[in-house]
Amino acid sequence: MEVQLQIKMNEKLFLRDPEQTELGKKIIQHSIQFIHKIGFESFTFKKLSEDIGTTEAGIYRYFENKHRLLLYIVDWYWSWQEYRVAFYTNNIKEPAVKLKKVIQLLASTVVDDDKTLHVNESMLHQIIIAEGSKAYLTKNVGEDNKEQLFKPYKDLCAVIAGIILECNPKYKYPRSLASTIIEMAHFQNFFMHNLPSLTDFGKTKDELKVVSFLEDVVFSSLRKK
Amino acid sequence: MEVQLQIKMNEKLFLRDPEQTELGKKIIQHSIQFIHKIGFESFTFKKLSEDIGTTEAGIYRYFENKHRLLLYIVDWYWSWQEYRVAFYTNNIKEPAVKLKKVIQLLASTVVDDDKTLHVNESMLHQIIIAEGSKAYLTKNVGEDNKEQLFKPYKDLCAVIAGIILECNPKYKYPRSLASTIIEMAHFQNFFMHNLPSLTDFGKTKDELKVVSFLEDVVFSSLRKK
DNA sequence: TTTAAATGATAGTATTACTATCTTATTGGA
DNA sequence: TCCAATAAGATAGTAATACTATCATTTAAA
Repeated sequence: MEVQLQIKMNEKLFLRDPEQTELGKKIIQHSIQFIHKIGFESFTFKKLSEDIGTTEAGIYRYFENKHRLLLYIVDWYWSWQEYRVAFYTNNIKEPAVKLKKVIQLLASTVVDDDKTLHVNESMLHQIIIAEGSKAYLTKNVGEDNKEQLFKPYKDLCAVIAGIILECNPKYKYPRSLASTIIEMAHFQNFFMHNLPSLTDFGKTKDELKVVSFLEDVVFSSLRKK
Repeated sequence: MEVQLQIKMNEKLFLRDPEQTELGKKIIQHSIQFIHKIGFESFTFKKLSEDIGTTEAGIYRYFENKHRLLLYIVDWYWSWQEYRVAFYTNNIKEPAVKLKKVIQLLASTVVDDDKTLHVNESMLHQIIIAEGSKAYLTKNVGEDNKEQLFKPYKDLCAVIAGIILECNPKYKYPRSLASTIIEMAHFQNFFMHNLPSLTDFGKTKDELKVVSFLEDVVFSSLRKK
């Protein structure tokens, strides 16, 4: 069986839908590689166009500016993670087991599953760790939020908050705990690799320890008192 | 009694010490106001120089580029927070009470205490919430870290990890929990104001609830099992 | 087969992120 | 007090960035 995953993106993210054309797909593919390589600050449409073999104007026909392109990539990532959460927690009865699965999905390195051929999921995961927060840490959050540009993140957060409440219906902070899991799954990974003394995993650099830490925090909080 | 707080900054942060001159102090003061107003992305040395009434070249004599200036401001903030932690937890015997104080210091809005006249601490607090992570979320983290540019953050994290261990010497993740407290004290505040559905405090926008959430997470984790 | 849509090629502009140089204040020490 | 640093001001210049505009050419749908 050959399944192809298609994620429907918010149309406000782009000027021309990159999924619909070869050039569009190339833009996404090469952006991910290029941002991963040089970082979002150094990344420009000029450099990207040279990398792809098109022109700057060509890229501008798809995306207003590089921040919108980042938002596109980030949104794609969170939609994809929500899909993964739905897929891998499906049919699990025990909410605590579901929640463990969620933590594992968010905090461990992704193995590229080839369901979406033009996206390298593992590289994408690393980009989101390092650049993801820049999507919302801007003076434009309010406006962007009105255009629903953070919906995939918020949806994922809501799904996780739901599982948290299944574990303990009386827990008072399901959404904040959910966003804490999401953010820390990424930040602890970033710290572990780049500022190791901010974590307890600097020696081994073992992602499974981030998972253990998060499980410990989460299930201590959810234990009925 | 009049006390003036002076923080010794890493000399690699600047080309000329801004604490030593009027212009230098103006640069810091106006940077904080200006970044707060227009955001770090739109902030340029040109605009800053016009705001101050000096020239672009004048700013470049103090700071290599705007990222170094951000690092200067961020480092100052974390050093100042470490000082506050030391000051306000001094003489507290009970480690749990100390830790509560720490959470409160990090997660509540700062009241400008006028100990440092050229820094508006409340505005600074808000800048660090929105822009602080950008100090390390760069391709240059490794290099910057070698130059000790994240020392104040790491020192504060170590202090908090120490208090965590006082609360429960067997706790396995003191550093990760400390960096989680620090990051979430800021992120939950940012989310509450800008992406409220990622938190449980969107309705009231009450910072004390962030404090309660963090206390709940932290003390659940530290309870001996 | 025609025609609209997408792409390529090229040019141009305002702003950013610097570096360089020269002159004028200021200040602190012999 | 005067000399010599040192800091600041004024101005100029450059390469890169972040776009917008135009026109020709290719491609694909009706």
